[in-house]
Amino acid sequence: MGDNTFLLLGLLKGQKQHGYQLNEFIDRNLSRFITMKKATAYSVLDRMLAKGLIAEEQTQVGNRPPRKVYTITPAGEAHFALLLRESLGRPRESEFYGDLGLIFLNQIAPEQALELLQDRQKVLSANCAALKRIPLHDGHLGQGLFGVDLAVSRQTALMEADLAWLTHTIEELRRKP
Amino acid sequence: MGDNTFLLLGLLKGQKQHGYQLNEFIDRNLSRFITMKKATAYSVLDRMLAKGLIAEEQTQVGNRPPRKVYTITPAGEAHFALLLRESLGRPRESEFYGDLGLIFLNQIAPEQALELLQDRQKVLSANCAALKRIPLHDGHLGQGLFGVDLAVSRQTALMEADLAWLTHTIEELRRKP
DNA sequence: TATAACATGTAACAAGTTACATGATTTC
DNA sequence: GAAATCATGTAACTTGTTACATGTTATA
Repeated sequence: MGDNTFLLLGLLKGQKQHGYQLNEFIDRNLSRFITMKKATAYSVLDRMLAKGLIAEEQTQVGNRPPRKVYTITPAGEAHFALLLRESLGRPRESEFYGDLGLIFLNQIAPEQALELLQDRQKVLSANCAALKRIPLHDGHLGQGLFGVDLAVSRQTALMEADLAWLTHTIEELRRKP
Repeated sequence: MGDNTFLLLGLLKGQKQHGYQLNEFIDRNLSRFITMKKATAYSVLDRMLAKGLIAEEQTQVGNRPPRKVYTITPAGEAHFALLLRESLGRPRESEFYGDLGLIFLNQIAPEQALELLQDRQKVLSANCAALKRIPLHDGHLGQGLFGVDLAVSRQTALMEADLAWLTHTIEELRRKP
């Protein structure tokens, strides 16, 4: 039970919702950050239901496809509280896999390596600029979107550091073979 | 075919090895960064073999358990080169899932949130210090370990930025409710 | 009347983990 | 003779993706 459970639990804690609604919300507000696919959300909801973290209530309007409206249960609340404490209380294990390319940098000709790192630098600085252009949610917290600003500010800080490191490293590599 | 394939391909590019040997090498030199389990390595090797990225050669010493020695094939070399260019040439998609806790920060009492973030700060700065204590491989590049220093320096930079951001954020949160 | 939006799902596949199983050899 | 090391694997499970299938209702 991982990130997706955490996310859905958090959204359902705000208010009961059906699957499509959750997917739409994520799509509209969080798709820049969250990569969960719609089919995944449905199956994660099934599993959460099986584990008693949420409860299901079928509703139908006219002849439309029925909706399954999910409510967080006390067990779900408890689990969410646990996940929240864990998530806030310590940093994530850092992702080294993204650095495999660096680990194998010596397997490629130095000039080509430099070129690639410069490509990376361009993309990274574009991404960084794009992040900074995201408007703040700040005021309207109806859906609990306030925290997104925090996450964006952290990501921005990390990207800037990455860019600075990369720029410095490229210079170093240019200096000595 | 993802990170583990990339890693094993890179190690096999250096020299042919059997599964146990690869696992030992990762355990001794890369376990701080790489989390792949031994059973995973074996099954990834099987898949790589099936895809023709590596070739297998059985050897046996006395009555010992037989070894399967793997060699990278031309197809494997090509695939490795591709992965390397992709990995170096652009930044990884950033990991927002680690920020889910922040996104839901408003779901917890402010004082408790602050306490948790301070715990996180402690762990993070300890991790950061630990990273800096890792000795450089620098000289002996027999196994292609040179790049590890690069990866460590990047991780250090990122962690420091994370710590700085966290420290700043805690201050901000303390100031205004 | 076409198509976008609504609403849910299944089947097949891919990747990884955990726990267990096997048996030889070296070292204490 | 016990324990560590050598060397490989399997079975069951978890999580997630892709591609496909189904049918309704509002809108242009």
